[in-house]
Amino acid sequence: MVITRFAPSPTGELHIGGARTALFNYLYSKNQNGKFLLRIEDTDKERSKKIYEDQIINSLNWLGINFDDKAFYQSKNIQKHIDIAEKLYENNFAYKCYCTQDELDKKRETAKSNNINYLYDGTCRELKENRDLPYVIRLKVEKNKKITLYDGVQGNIEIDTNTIEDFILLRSDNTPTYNLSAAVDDNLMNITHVIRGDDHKINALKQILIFQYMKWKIPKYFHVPLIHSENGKKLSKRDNASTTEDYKKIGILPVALRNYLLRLGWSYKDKEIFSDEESIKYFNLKNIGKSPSKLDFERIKSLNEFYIKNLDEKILIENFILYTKFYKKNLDSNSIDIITKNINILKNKAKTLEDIYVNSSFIFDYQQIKNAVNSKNKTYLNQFLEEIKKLNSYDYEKISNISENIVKKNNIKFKDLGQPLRLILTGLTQAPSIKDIIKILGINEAVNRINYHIN
RNA sequence: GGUCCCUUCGUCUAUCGGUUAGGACACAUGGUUUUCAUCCAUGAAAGAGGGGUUCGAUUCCCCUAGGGACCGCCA
Repeated sequence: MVITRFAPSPTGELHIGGARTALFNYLYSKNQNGKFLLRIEDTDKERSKKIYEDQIINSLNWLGINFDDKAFYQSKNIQKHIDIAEKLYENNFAYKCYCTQDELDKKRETAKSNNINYLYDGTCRELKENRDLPYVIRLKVEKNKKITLYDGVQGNIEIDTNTIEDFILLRSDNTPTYNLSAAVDDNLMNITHVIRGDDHKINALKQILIFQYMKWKIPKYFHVPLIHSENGKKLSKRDNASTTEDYKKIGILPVALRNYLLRLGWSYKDKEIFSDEESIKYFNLKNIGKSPSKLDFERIKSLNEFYIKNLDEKILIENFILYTKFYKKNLDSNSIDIITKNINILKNKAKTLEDIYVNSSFIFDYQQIKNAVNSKNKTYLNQFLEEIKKLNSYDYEKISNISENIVKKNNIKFKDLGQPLRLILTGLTQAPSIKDIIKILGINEAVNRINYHIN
C-alpha cells in the first residue's frame, strides 16, 4: 500500500509551498487508495511552538487536505531515533566526535575566508579511544563512492560521497538531528513515497545512507522544485503571500487555492479547473514539472473569481459568513438574511470574499453622504421617489420603466438620475444596478434613504 | 567557492523528432451592459545563445550564459 506523509516543522504558519507539498502527498495517496500521514517534526524545542502545530493542522483542514490516522509527533519518538544512532555506532557505521562547536566554527570561517568549500574534516573519525568529554555521534560516510538518488521528478542524481560530510546523528545533548529522525520515522511509518521540496535533495542522500546501513527498504523520492515569489526570489514571510493564512484573510476560497496549487508545477493536459474528485482521479507523479514556478497572484484571484461564481451558493455563503466572522465582523442575522437572498447579485462583482463584503456593506454599514445632491437632482429624485412609493413590494421589475420615464420627461441622461441615486442609496459610487439595490434594500428602506437626502 | 538541479508567450503550462508551437491568467481592441464589473469576440505575445546527431530538432547530446537549491550540534 502506498503511504505518503507531510512532515512540517511547527516553527511557523503553514507555508504556501508546504501546502502544495501536502496537497501532492494527499492526492497521490488517495489516487493510489493509500494513506496520507501527518508528521509534526517538533524536535527543535527552541523553535517549535504548539500554536503553529494547531495552525498547520487548521490550515490543512481548511484546504480540505485530510490526513489519515492521528497526527504523529516526532518528539514522542526520540528514544527510537537514539537507539538507531547507537546501533549504527555499535556496528561501526558511526563514531564519536569530540570537536567543539568553537573549533568547528573556526574551521568553517577559515574555509569561507579562503573561498574554499567547507566539509567536516573527519578529525575524530579514526579515534580509537573514548574520551571523557562531550561528544556528538557522526555517521561514517564511505569515501570515494558514487551514490545515486533515484528521484521520480528529477531523474537519477549521482553524487560523489566525498562531497557529503560525516553529518551529525546525535547532538552532544544526546538528542537526534533531523536526518536521523526523518530516516527512522519514515522507516517506522512505512512511508513508501516521499514527496517534498527540492531543498531536501541532499538530505535524501544522507537519509539513504542511513537506510542502507540499517538494511531498510528505501522509499521512493520525489523532489518538487520550489515555489518562487513573483520577483523570482525565494518566497519569504515578508512577501505577504507566503502562508495559507495570507490568502485566507483576503477572502480566497480554499477550493480556489487548492486548484491553484495543484496546477503550480503540475499539469494534466489543458485542464485548468479540477473538482476534488477530478484532482484525485487525475493526479500522478510523472506530470510534476522540473523547473521552479513563480507565484502569480492574478491567477489565484481569477481562479477565486471563478469559484465564487460557480460554487454552490449555499457553500459560498457558509464560507462568506465564516470569513466575516474571522476577519471582519459578526454580521447580524438580518443582514446575513439579505445577503443570502441576494448573493446571486452581490457575488457577480467579486473576486474575493472581501469583495463580497465590501459590495454588501451598504446593507449593514450604510453611510449617509452629506450634501450628496444638488437642487436640480432633487427634482428628479423626488419624481423617482413618488413613483416607487406607489410600487407594491416585489414589483421591482417596474423600476427600470420608472427611471426611463423620468429621463425622457426631463430630457436628461440616465447618468443625471442614476449617479446621485446610487450614491444616496448606498453611499458608494460603485454598486449594483438601481433596480438591484432597491430590490436588495426593499422599498421602505430605499424610500427612507432617499427621503433623508432630499429633505 | 564546492555539489546538484532547472531554462517554451510577462506568468502557469501543453508538446511522447515532422504542429500555422496549443490552452489558461494577465494585457490590448471591439461588442453587450442604466455606474463599475460580468459576459462575448478578436488580437498581440515564446522554444536563452552556440555547436553537434538527424532527411528533419522546442524535443536527443555537448558547451556557454542565466536562474535556483544545498553546503548548521535548524528542519
